Amino acid sequence: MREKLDNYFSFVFEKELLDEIEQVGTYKKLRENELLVDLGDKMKGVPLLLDGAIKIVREDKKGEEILLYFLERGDTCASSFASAITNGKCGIRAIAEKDSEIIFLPTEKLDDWLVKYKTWRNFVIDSYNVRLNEMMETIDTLAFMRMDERLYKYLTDKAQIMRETSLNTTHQEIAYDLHTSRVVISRLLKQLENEGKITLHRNKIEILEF
Amino acid sequence: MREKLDNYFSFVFEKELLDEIEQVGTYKKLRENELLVDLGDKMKGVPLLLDGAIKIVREDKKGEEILLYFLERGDTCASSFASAITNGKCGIRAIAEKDSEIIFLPTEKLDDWLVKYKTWRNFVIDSYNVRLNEMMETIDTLAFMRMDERLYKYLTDKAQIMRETSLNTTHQEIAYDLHTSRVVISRLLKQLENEGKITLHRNKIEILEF
DNA sequence: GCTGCTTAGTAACAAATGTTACACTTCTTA
DNA sequence: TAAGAAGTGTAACATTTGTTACTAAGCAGC
Repeated sequence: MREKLDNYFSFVFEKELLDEIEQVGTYKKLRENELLVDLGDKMKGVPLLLDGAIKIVREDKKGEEILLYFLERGDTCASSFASAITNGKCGIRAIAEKDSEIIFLPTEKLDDWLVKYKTWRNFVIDSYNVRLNEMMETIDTLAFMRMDERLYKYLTDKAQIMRETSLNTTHQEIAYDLHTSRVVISRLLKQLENEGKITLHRNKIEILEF
Repeated sequence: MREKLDNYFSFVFEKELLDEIEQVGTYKKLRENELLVDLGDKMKGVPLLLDGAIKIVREDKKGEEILLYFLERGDTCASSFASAITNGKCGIRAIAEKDSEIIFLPTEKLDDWLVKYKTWRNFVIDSYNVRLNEMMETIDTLAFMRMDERLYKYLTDKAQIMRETSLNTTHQEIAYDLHTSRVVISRLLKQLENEGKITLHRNKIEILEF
C-alpha cells in the first residue's frame, strides 16, 4: 500500500501526511462492477483512488440514472467528502468501472489535516474544483449537445479512462449512462459506424477516430 | 457594512473573523443586471453576498448560455473561490438579478483563515457542498425533466429567490436561461396559463400555484 | 445438433422540441 | 400622433428523440 501511495501521492502530500495516511487509512481492493457508494449512504470516510476507474452516477426518485463523470487514480470523491464532514447522505452512486484500489480515510482526521498540512488544504480545494468543473462539463454536454455528439464524447472519454481503444459494453449499458433508450443508441452507433468513426461487434465497440 | 455583516454572518463566523473581514474586505453595491464576474475572469478575491440575488450562468464557445443557479444572501461563489486560489480562469458569468450588496475578500487571506478559523473551514467546505448539490439539481433538471416541467420549476424557483409572486421578465430572457427558443417558451407559458398555474401579462408573469 | 437467452438491427410511428414566418399589441420617442 | 421597436401569439413545418414491435444473429448449456 505504501508503495502505491508513494507512487501517486508523493508529489502531492508531504512525508508526514503520507505517514499519517498510512497509519489511519484502510486499504481496499474493488472488483469490476463492485459498488463503492450507494445513493443515501452516510460516509464514514473518504476514498482516495490509488488505481483503476470509478464511475459516478446520479439517480432520481424514479430510479432513472445518468452518468456524472469518472474518477481516475489520484482522484477523490468530493461528494463523499461532503457527506463525511456534514454527516449527511450521499447523493450519488459510485461503481468500479474496472478493478480498482482505494484507501479509506477516516472522517475524524479530515479537519485536523486541513489545519496541519497545506498540501492537504490544496488537495481538498483542488478536488472540489476539479469536481465542479467536471459537473459543468456534464451540464454543457446535457444542455448544448445532441445525442449523437454526446454518444461520441462518451465513447472517446471512456476509452481514455479505460486506456483502451475498444470498449467492452452493450448498447443497453450505454443507454443507461446517457439516460436514453437502447434503440436510440443502436441507431446512433450505426450512424457513427457509417461515418467510419467506430466499428461495431457484439459486446464490443472499436473506436477508430479520436 | 459591519451591521449587514453581523446580520447574516454573526451566527456563521466568530467575532475575530468578522473583525478581520471588516478590516480587509471591500464593500460593493451592485445594480440590477450589473456584471460581477465574466467568463474567463481571473478573480482577485471572493465575493460574500450580503443581500440581493446573483444569477450564475454557464456559456459555451458558441456563446450559447444556460442558467446554473442563483446565489442568495449568505452565499459565496465557489467557482470564484476556485479561480482565486488556483489563479485560474473562471468558467462562469455572474450577474446581479436585483440590486445586491457584496463584500470582496482578498485572495491572500483565504488560506490563512482556513488554518486559523474552524468556522471559516466549515463555511468553505459547506459552500462547496451546497454548490455541488446545486449543480446536481441542475443536472437532474436537464437530464430528467421535459421543457414544460423545467419552465415551471424555473418560474417558481425564481419567484422564491426574488421573494415575489410575480416576475418581471420577458419570454426571450427565459428562453436564454433555459437555452431554448422564445417560441417554445411562449407556447409552454400559454399552456401553463391554460392549466391555471400562471397568468401572463406584458413583461410580467404572475404565479398562481406553487 | 437443438433450445433458450442476450444482444443487436431496423421499420414505423409518436411525441417533444426547434425553426420560420407573420400578425398583432403595447410601449417609446421623435 | 406617427413611426418604430419590443414583446407576444400562433400556425405550419422540420428535426430530434422516444416507443413499440418484430426479426435475426451470437452465444451458452445441454
